Amino acid sequence: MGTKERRQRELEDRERVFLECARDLIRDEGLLNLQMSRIAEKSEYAVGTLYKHFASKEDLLLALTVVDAEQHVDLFRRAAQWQASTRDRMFAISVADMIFVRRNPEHFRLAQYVLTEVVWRAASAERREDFLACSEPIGKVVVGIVHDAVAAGDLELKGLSPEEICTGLWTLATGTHNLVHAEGVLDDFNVREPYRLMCRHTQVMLNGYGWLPLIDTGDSESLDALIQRICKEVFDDLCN
Amino acid sequence: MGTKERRQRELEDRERVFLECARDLIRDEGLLNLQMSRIAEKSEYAVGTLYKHFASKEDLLLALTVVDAEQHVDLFRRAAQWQASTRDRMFAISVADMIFVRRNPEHFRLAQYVLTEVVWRAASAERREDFLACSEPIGKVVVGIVHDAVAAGDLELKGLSPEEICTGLWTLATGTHNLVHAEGVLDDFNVREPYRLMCRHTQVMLNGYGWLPLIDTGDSESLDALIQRICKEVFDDLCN
DNA sequence: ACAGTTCGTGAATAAGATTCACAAATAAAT
DNA sequence: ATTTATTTGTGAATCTTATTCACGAACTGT
Repeated sequence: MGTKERRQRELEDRERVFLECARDLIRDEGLLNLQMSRIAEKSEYAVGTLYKHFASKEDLLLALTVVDAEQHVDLFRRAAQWQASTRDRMFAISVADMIFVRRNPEHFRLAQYVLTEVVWRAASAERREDFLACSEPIGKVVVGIVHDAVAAGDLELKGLSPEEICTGLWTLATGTHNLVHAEGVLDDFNVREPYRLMCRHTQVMLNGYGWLPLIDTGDSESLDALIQRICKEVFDDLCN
Repeated sequence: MGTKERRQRELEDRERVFLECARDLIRDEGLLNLQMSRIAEKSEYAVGTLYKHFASKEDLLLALTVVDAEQHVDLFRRAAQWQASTRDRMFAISVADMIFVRRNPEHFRLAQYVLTEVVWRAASAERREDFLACSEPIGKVVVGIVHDAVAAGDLELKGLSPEEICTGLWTLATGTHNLVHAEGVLDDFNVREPYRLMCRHTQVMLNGYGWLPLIDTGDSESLDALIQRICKEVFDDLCN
């Protein structure tokens, strides 16, 4: 009797509907104006039903973030599995991030809010674990590349752990996402293409680590060529 | 007739009282549980009076951030004015950040929340300008060091603007603050002293830029010695 | 002492998130 | 097929807080 399974499936479908409606509302009216009652209205369910799925508004927002994170992990996996030098594979992670942002321009705005203490604490413990669990592979994948690099002799750890090396690149990315969403800040600084700049900084950092083969960080044509190549070879279906 | 001036002063004093009470409440009960009525109660004024000073709760939080930011700028200025090589001065900025965090452990948790679209938009336009105005010198000071470095022949821009170079170091700092406040993330990564790690990454990045004199990023004793020296020579009154 | 003005107050209002008693739908038992 | 039990969905009512604003108190200048 598959009736239980069907119920389960219907439940998941409905959850997806709720999340999509929420996403649409955020896109159209802003995170600031998101109301639980409007989500219920738009999805044609009662408010109570919405609360059967999400412990609180914040819980729903975190759930939304989890959906994105799954896609994010997927892009990182592809970058890591690319057949190329360890340095290029690590760089491909930055490109993956850039592509992810292009496809989910609102993600980090949401994530920034959701990872705030206030919101994070207001989500359910279960959902928080979901998030951590689905983000974990991101770290794993990137640390894996560092290990490969050490094994291949492309990189010396110099007293740092692979995780610590990753942290440097990670903060570069996180920081960029932050600044991009901080009103007016980057404009004042005349930064036109923040993610391209992030890529350049990633290369600077990789050089700083002594990650072989070293490149000329001033050669922006090669940089663009490499980005293009990664788009073609790794993310062909995702680049226009 | 200094009566107008006295009023003005009393007003400012009261504002300071409100902000201090708010800070205490946040420290003791968490940002999540901060209530305007509690701030009024604690400061022994009426809620209405509180609203004479702050357009909204978010506005008050931003005001709190502004107070911190003033201190932050001050530390950066001291780092920039230090009589040392351009590279060491730039590195001293990271140390300034580290010291700032030690003295204001809650600042970036608050800032992270406040700079969120939702909260930022809910603060008054005036306060937002205050914030931008008082943060501006931070950028100025750091860009100044880059200019000095170029003038001194310690650094080649290689097609980047001084602002863009600063952005790299800035994202490193911002990203670090973020990760520090993201629950559980750094623990899983086994990062014990995130700000010391940030310093190491700053040095890696400076090497990556080719900022002279290059150093051996693996030599953590020299790193600690330099940090100590900066504490002594620049921030003597602030380091225990 | 008096009229005019500014300031502080906190009860009243408003906006929304969240709950929960009940109704409808479904499943199980006879 | 009918009855009983269980699960699910509902939305009006509740609760929590931020925010307002009509009023009286305090102050200013005459």
